Amino acid sequence: MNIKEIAKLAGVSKSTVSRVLNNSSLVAQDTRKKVLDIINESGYLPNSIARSLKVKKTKTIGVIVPDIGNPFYFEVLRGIEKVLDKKGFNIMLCNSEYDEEKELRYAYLLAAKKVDGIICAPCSESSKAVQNLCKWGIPFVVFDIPQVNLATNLVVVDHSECSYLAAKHLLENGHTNILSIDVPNPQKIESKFVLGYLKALREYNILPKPELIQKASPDITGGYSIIKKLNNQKVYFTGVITICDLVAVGVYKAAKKLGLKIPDDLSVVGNDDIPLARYLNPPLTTIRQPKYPLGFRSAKLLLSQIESKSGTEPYDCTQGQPTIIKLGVRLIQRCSVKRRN
Amino acid sequence: MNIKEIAKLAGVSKSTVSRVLNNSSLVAQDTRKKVLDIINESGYLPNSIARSLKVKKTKTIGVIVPDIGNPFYFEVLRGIEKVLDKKGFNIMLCNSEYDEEKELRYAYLLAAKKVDGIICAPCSESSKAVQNLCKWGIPFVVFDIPQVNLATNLVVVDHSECSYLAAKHLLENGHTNILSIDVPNPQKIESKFVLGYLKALREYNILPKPELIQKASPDITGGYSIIKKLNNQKVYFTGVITICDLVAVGVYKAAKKLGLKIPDDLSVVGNDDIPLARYLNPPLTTIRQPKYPLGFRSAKLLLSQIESKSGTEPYDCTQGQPTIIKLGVRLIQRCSVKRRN
DNA sequence: ATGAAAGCGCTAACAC
DNA sequence: GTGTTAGCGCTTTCAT
Repeated sequence: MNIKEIAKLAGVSKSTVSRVLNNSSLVAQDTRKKVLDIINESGYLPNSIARSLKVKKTKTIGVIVPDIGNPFYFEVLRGIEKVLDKKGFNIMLCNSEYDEEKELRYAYLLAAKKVDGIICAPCSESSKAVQNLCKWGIPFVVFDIPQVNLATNLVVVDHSECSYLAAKHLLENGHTNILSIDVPNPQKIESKFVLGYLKALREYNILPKPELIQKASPDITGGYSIIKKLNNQKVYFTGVITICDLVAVGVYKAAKKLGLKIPDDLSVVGNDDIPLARYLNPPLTTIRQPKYPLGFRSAKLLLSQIESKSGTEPYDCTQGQPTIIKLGVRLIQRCSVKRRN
Repeated sequence: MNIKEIAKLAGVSKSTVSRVLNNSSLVAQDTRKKVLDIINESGYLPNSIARSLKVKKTKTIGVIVPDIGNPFYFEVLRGIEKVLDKKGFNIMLCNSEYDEEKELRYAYLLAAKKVDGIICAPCSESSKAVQNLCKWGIPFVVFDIPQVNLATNLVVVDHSECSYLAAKHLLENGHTNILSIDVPNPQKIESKFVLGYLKALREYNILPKPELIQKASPDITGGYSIIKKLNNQKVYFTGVITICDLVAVGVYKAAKKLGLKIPDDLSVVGNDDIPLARYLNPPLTTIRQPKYPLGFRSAKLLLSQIESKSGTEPYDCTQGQPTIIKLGVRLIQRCSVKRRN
């Protein structure tokens, strides 16, 4: 069943049917009714594919995240969904699993499917995928991970501020041997996260120890295994800051296994404030990320970009100043940090 | 940049370019190379929209769930993604928010976008959305919520078994006043969840009390407010079983607020076994749902359905026996249930 | 092994 | 107000 058959049944032309489908005012009341009746009783479904081919708009947005299993991205996704749904956009969700190859493949797929735009949290600071999005001229915004050597529309928090706040809180509570657990990153440069950590140490005149600057995969397993490893190596620390709450959960798990009590034997501050953080045992002290706003603002930004795009031209991401939205974070004190003397 | 321009640059016809794009063997080695070179240096992106219009396949699957914020659906989604990604399908994710209207609207949107199939966890047992999918002849499988009066391909667990197992565990531990928290459902009939609960009570010769059969929205807030309400009404119970772990978290929250200790003052058993259940305080005793398999099997089932579909015909869901896959559940004992004397 | 041409279902000038 | 027509970018017979 297509527009042509409907036209025949209604005794009008394709254009007329198309007009009523698109709520054009250029159609008489009774013709409209006649056509609408036919459409309803025939169970006709417009073919958006054909429409998209013609109008060069798909009303769908691609979203690429490293791990939908992480509540952090969940919350972001909710923010994205909120604004997109209201505007009639669908989301094509892609899970890169922190795999650059997969990320790139998805970017390609989405581009080929002619999504109207892409929201991406890249796995790395110089993502091949976002470089290509730029090249292909498709509107996009990146969130969470700023790209080096590439000025893009961006919505982020300052990761160094997170670790700074977290480390400072521990320092204020008398901890001097603080473990920092970051994600592995392929870049040579120091990550923002350890930069903030270092800054806090400096303010307290504490020399950083290399063995306390660690990296782990950003999930429960990552946190678990790093603590186990360090315990085997007899590395000493009384506090730990983690790149995300999931890693903190892994730390909890390891602590339990090792017979370490939190916060008595080990203080930990997370990063994210996932919904379940407050229900952990003990409730997790953490840095609250504006997760929902991250998604919400990203989507808004993308939409404005799409709307301002001149007709059918590819989007030129190198022209004009990119918009950078930086969102604030704050410390949420719960029960996983204990004062030391 | 399109196939026509590539053809011109390479000095061949559109058909030839199309052939190399589709890895047809009917093209000479050197022509292929020549075309490939042009494609690479021009940064040409095939237009899947146009292709889809022609071949009537989009290589995308729609997924409709009531709440992506619930880790249960997350895990299911991971299972779905696993099999779909391997086959080169994209996922269009839709969040119905337990709203029948929205569910229906999404079904329509997905159908119009000509997704190759749909996986849906309907909000209700007689979803207008799935009835329409049937009518529209698009391949789909429903999971988690069986439809009354409509034989569909299905992958589920037996909800009555969940509540039965949960209630029985409480009964075995000496509890006789057990609260059941189900989701609200518009149907007149008793839900599966309370059926299993009732069955367990019957085996222990305990008469059900209407005030202990409650419904709440399937999230933290739902669990929280129902406990608060019942507390105000001085309803007495020592154990509670919940339709999902998130509700159990809400129960935890209310208990804390009310000064009730779990499990000393109140025993609770959840349902789902979300990843964080074991990290709650106290670790939650719950019924483990095969979440990942639920998604995995649903996707597999859908794919086989799509593959068996005869050419371009719409899918007739009324012909032949629908496949029903029933997955097992089991009790995971942790620390939220205490023996009573 | 390659090209010409028809057509997928729709929209949007343009004519009337 | 309505119809005619020419594509959108691709695949796929059917010739050659």
